[in-house]
Amino acid sequence: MGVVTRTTGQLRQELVRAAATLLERTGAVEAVTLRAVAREAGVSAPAVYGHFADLDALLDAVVDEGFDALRAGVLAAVEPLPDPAERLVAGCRAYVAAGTAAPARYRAMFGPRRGRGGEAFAVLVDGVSACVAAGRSDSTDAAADAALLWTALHGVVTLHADAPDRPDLDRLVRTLVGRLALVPELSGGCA
Amino acid sequence: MGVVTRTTGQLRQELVRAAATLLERTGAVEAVTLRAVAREAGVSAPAVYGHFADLDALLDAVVDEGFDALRAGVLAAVEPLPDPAERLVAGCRAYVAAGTAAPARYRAMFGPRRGRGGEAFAVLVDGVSACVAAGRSDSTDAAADAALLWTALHGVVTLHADAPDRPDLDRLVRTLVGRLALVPELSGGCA
DNA sequence: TGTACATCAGTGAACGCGCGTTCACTGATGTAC
DNA sequence: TGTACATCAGTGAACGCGCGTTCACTGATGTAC
Repeated sequence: MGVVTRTTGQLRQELVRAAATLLERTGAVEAVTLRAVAREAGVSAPAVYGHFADLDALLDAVVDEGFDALRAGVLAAVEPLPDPAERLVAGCRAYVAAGTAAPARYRAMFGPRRGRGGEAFAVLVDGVSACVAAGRSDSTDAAADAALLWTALHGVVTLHADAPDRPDLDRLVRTLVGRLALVPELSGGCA
Repeated sequence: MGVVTRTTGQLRQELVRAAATLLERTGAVEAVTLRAVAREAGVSAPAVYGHFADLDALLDAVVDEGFDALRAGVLAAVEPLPDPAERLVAGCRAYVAAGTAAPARYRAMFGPRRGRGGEAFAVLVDGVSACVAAGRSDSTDAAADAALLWTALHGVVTLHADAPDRPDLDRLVRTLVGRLALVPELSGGCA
């Protein structure tokens, strides 16, 4: 139509949201089409080209927004907590929560089409290091143990996100943090 | 042509192999098309219907073959070893090896389109239980700790399979087994 | 051994469809006088 | 205030393409006599 009033940049944002919706609905980034996104946004297909070079650029925007949401979620969860061990657990839980909230987007973020995964890892290393500095973790290699933990968290999201029998993820994450970041008080026993 | 001699069932097997090849080449099950599989197998598209009801059935066969390979790989790695802790580590390494050998197929096996994932888990529970029985693991809940371990192994495969900087997975797996299945001798220190 | 025939796996042409992308266009908005 | 005009975001028609699936066919293989 061209009859609907829209402030500048509004359609762009709406297209990203539509693409994210479709991504979750189809479950795979490869199944999202430009025409379907336009349809979902209530706009003609060529209208997309006013805001994105092509479908790939639009999907990149979706992925990038995913990283923003992940970062924001973790920071918000960690921010009010003073205790480093609590911060680490809360951050990991937020990571998993962000991932499972949009599993297909998460997969697109960390699948073959890589993104800004390094950010998340750096935050995690800091979290483990803080625990070590406070004498709450027995880790002697914060980076290595953070890598273990990240790997396990990734497993939690990708294995349990679409599972019907979603187990108690908070408990799961707590134990993983305890055993992989070597925080005895969380490990649930360690002889 | 129809001029090439082929023993019964040979094309079927060739189609599954072609589909698996294309699956790894494209990286996602959604990007594999029936026509492309037929092309890869050197056969016309309708020839597929002689062996599979549709593309979905063909892809199911690929996934099923993946589960067979996974099972066989783990059993072969475990079979010659008597020590339960060694068996557990070797089995987990074989699991990761099978996954990273065909990452896209692995993703298809454990993605939204679920398969026979329970098998793998059952084998893992047995492995942990055997360690507990032999006094090699401190686990008080073999099923729960096997779940932790499986989740982490899944993370290893899906996070590191396509990564360019593939770290030392054998070492990684060893540590994960030690810390998650609570096998002290493998944990690399646990205060 | 030679001939007629049934079987059946695979072919090639054709169909309708949704895709990404292009193009000239339209019509609402904001500015200049 | 009213009129003419430039701007520009979005439209609808059209393109060529690869897709899944159907259909009547072909030609090699194996059997019966």
